[in-house]
Order: sequence, then structure tokens, then C-alpha cells
Amino acid sequence: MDDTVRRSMPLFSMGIVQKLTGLSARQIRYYEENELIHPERTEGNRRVFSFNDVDRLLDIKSLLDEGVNLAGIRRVLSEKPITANRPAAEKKSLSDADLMKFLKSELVSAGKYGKASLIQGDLSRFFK
DNA sequence: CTTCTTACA
DNA sequence: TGTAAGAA
Repeated sequence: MDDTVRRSMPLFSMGIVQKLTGLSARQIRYYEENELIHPERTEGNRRVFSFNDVDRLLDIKSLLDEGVNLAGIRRVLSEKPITANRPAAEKKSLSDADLMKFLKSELVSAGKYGKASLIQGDLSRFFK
């Protein structure tokens, strides 16, 4: 399994992506409408985001802070096919290693304090 | 309870 | 962009 496959593997629910990116659900859905991201769907029509989607969202977020509008963002993020993903990585603000570390800590703390972390409940849905 | 869509402020 | 409704 190569990196491209891993990065495009649908793993995150809307709730997780919101916390990971700091963007609102409304914005995330809006960017999807404008084809800036292409999340997968579950049988129940739930969006499932891949590593690439989250990364893209973070790029969009920073671009937004710089005052770039949607038209401008589209130019920066040259359109990409549904399943294809950019092999070259220029400026990822969150590396794979960082995210894995984050997810791991979430799992760990979830186990200690009995209850839910942001992935405890969300992730269980994908392990049916 | 979480997320979806649609529609309005 | 936020939020209300009603469905899933």
C-alpha cells in the first residue's frame, strides 16, 4: 500500500474534520460543492474525509485568512480528479506524522478518562 | 446523538 | 456564513 492510497483513504467524519481544521460544517460542505475537496460517502450518505481532504481544507483555511476568495483558492489548488491525489507535497501545515501522533494521543486519553475523545465514538462507526 | 439537505436571514 | 427544520 503506497502513500497515495493511504492519503486518499476515507477515515474522518465531519465532526473530526471540523475539529482538525477549525472550519464550520457549513464551510466544509460549501467547499465540497465548489469541488475544492471530494470526500467519500458512507452507505448512510455520511461524508468521510481522507487525509488529503483534511490537508486541502487546511490549505483553504490559510488561504482564507490571507483574504483569498473562492475563485482565487481554486486557482491555487489546481483541480484534481475524484480519486487522484497530488503526489508532490509543497506546504503541508500538518504532516502525516503529526496527525498520527495526534490521533494516537486521542485514543490514549480516551482510554484513561473513561469517556469520549473526538474519535472514540466517531471512529467506531467505521469498524462495524 | 451526529450528520444530511434545503432554504432563509 | 450561520442557523432552523425535518429526515436519516
